[in-house]
Amino acid sequence: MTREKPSSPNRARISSPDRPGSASWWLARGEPSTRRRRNRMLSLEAIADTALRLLDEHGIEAMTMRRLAEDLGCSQSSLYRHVRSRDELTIIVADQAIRLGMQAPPPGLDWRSEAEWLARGFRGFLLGHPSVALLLRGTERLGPNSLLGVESAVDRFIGAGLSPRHAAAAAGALATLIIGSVQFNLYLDATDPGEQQARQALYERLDPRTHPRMVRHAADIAGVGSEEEFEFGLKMLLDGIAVAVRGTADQLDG
Amino acid sequence: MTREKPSSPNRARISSPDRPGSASWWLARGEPSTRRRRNRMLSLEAIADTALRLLDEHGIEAMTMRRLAEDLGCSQSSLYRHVRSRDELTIIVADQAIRLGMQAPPPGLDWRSEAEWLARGFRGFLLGHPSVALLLRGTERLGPNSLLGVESAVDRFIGAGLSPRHAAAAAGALATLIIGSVQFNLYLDATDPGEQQARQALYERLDPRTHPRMVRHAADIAGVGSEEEFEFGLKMLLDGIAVAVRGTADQLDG
DNA sequence: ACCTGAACACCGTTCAAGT
DNA sequence: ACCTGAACACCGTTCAAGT
Repeated sequence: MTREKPSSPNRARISSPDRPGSASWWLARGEPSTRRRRNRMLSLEAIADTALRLLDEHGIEAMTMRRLAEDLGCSQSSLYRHVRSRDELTIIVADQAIRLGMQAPPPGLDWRSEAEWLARGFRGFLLGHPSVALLLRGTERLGPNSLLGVESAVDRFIGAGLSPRHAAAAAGALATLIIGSVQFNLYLDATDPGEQQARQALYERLDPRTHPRMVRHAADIAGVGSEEEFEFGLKMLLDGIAVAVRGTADQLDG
Repeated sequence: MTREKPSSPNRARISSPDRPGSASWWLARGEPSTRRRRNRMLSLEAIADTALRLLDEHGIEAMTMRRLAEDLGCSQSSLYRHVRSRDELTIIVADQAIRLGMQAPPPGLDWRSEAEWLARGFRGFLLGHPSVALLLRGTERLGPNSLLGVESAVDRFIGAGLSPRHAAAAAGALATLIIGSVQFNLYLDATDPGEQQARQALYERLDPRTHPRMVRHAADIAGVGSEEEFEFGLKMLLDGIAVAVRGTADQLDG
């Protein structure tokens, strides 16, 4: 039995000191000298790059240790000299992907326009790389590339007038909305007209006594795709942050 | 090769008419007569119940067709008389779980208090059942129990003054925040003091030239746990919706 | 010292062969 | 007609045995 012990219920909540993705794990990874091996050619970077390519070209199902070894021309066991497990690799690949998805916004934008620009940009990247979106599970939040994003978001929100704690919370909530919005709509893109029609039919066939709104507004509600849902959520969230920003300003003025 | 074809890139975006979780799939499932078989004792309900129990007691890794068959006292192949694939079963179990996680709010609350009550209640349920949280991938959004939740949320938001489209978008954004907040923090609960300390150390060791905010506010930012992040995000989102509600009211007044 | 073939203990899914 | 044992084609991970 080398897989995860099925006898530990709710293990997701149990924190072991060096669980991949934890702060101590990222801390330990910090020193490249301890993990870089003077190898012939196989490197963690090469593994991560190949994994990302496999992921993009053939979907998340193709990112297996076997295919990875095959594409890299090494044995499966060799991979374990660079990563402790597939889970670890997943986190490293996710962090890499975040670097690719984050583009610097044009200069001169106010905090709100910049947040919108970054949010739409990252969402667009994930839509173009759906398998990457499936990889993001929160374990990459403390990775170097995520932290670059947090730094910039926190800086902007503090600049707008929020406290450091609120700025961090706002950055987290925004990231949750962006990534969640893509993930929870991956298999349900209502921009497909056939799917949208089927969705409307599904709503219309509901019991009008238990679902009066869905039945009456079936066409309206079926017409709300992931794009509209995301844009509305983004507007609501940023409107709320704007309220908080003004509240801070009022407090300072008062 | 009976698994998913690795040769179809980005297949998550390709919609086939009867992909599990799609509107047409849920539509087809609507008629119980076509799927209920006069079986000796094995039923879809029994399978889903057992799956949910396995999930809760032994984690998501334990929800395999083999263990399911073992616990139900049948062969693996028998399971395929009730579900077409493990994917299908996952969606059905997710829909079941949503029913369990949704509790009716106390009567007499205004739209905002009710939204907060429901959001905190569902988040609390997911925190108590982390493996269930991992199951939610959006494919269950069109299931009967999700639709009950959408009906009630849309009804309240329309009652507050939003258009049906906006109400549907608001419900979706809210669900995204709740589920995403739990999922993206499952492995990173900052309420563990050791983890929080390690997080602060991680921030303090960043390069102050590239991460001035993270270094300066390390303690503050490390102190923001998933609870605070969720509560702030919820407040921002509902503040934003409140702005939209007032905007609608102003329009009607003007 | 470094690498890996082969094995171990699992998967989801199918179907020929049973009753 | 209904059910299933056994097989197929995969997994991630380990380690004794090679060089």
